[in-house]
Amino acid sequence: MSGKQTNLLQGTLDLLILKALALEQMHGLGISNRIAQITRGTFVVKPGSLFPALHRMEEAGWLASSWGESENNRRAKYYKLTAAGRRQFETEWRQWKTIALAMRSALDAQ
Amino acid sequence: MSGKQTNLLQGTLDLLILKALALEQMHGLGISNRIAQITRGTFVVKPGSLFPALHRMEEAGWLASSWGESENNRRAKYYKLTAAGRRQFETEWRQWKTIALAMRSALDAQ
DNA sequence: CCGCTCATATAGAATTCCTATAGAAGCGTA
DNA sequence: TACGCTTCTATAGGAATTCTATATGAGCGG
Repeated sequence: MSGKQTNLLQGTLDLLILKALALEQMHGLGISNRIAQITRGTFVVKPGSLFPALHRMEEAGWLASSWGESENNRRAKYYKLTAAGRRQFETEWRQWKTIALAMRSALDAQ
Repeated sequence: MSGKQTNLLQGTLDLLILKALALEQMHGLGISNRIAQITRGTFVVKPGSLFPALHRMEEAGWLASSWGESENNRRAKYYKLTAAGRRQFETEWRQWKTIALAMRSALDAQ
């Protein structure tokens, strides 16, 4: 085992998905793998969390999907960011920075 | 208005309460004010979020309460950390560091 | 006595995530 | 062809936490 895994904080999954898709368009399981990679194994998103989130985000207009073929010759649904999705990514990133700063300030207090 | 406020991320409220009480024992609204102070106004915890959390945490054995009198001559319930509460604080603090590190790693990825 | 503030409390809803399960389709191999 | 394994998507049901809104009581000031 490489590192410790934790559960997601509610609200961070969207940001991680948006980040993954900002790097490259991908299918669902690809996103999951990418999140594990960029968080160095800290977050492991299982299908039961991932797919509802993808559907929700597509519904919100942040993602667009199309069926294609995976690198393993499987039927796979590819997602990419819409313009609104890129804006959402920037917004959530900014919010995360605000939160992280506030938590740091709080936890350093004495 | 000083800074931007955000909603809490689910899971951060406990840690903020534990931190506030690690600094000093306080009554409910005092905790709320202290959280606003140490997060520089970023998090403003309203009674409907605070009191259920306090009850839940006391139920979990992390807090102990006793009725007293506030600095404004009001009947107030004072909370302090139990030994288990101090352990929980350390645990959640460590978890937060792990999460913040993973998020930073993810958001810096390219 | 009336309104304001302080302090606690709860109901009900909304959101998000987790566990568990399912199914279809390709791949390797015997 | 039959079988198991992996890949990929999907959903149901539940658990946990936070938000909005409302309520109550008691002290304080005019």
